Amino acid sequence: MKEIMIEIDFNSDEAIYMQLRNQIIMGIALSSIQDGDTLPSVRKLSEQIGVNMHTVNKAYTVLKQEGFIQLDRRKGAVIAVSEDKLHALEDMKRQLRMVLARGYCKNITREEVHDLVDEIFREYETE
Amino acid sequence: MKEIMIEIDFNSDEAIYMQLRNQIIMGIALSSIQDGDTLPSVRKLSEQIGVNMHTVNKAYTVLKQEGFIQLDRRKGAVIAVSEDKLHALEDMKRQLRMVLARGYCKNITREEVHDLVDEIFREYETE
DNA sequence: CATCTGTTATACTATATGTGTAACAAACGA
DNA sequence: TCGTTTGTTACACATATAGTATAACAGATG
Repeated sequence: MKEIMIEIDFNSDEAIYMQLRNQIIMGIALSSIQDGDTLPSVRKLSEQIGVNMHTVNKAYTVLKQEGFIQLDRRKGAVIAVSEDKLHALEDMKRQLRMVLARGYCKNITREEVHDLVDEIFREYETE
Repeated sequence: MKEIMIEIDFNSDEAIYMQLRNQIIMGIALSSIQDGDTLPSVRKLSEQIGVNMHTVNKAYTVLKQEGFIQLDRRKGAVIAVSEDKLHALEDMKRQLRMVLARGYCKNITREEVHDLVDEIFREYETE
């Protein structure tokens, strides 16, 4: 049972179940959680971070719907990243289009974006 | 008075004022709206797209806060992109970190991200 | 002076978010 | 077999956000 580091900011404007979803995805990317690992049960995790059971359940449901985990009554929540790469690429392009538009208005160059991408990929790859 | 193309999806899970904000930013990036241009008044635009005045006002207020427009009682809403590039870079990195994490889990490579970035930049530059 | 601007205020509805409690069937462990 | 844990579902309730509706105000415009 790996201890999962979750930090909830209760003053954030971002919904708690969304913070949960994002931090778990970030955990997978940073390899602190790996394929086949199990997440804590909804009741355990809810107790650990001090929120309601339903809030954690909502995060898990979203993660399942987005293809990052599988829910099993026997084993609990298991990391299982589905490889629908085409869909993932479309998703990313849609999100990138908005992020880059904001930056382009502020005169951020193509090269600067590439540098940022490289920096972030190094965070995920060096482990 | 330039006609601004705004398409609101009332079935979207994204808030109307956020769709408005995003499409206006996209309009600036695609050069269909330029620095110094004026946006329609909150009442005009609200009537044009069939939403309440306050909803448009909220979008304009966010755009002002984020440094894309200035609000003037005389001239209305004027496109005026502030050049706080450092802040914009930090913002972009924070957003990219999440977008790329999702992609990295789905085995999207660094090179594929670079290609997407180039594609999108071409959309903004070729005009 | 009539009109348009952003701005502010109040009131109302609907939806989203989060909590609390409870129950269920399937599976597990002893 | 029996108690426990699992995800899952169902209500009920509180709060915050989003959106609408109507109204009024001061500053600027023509």
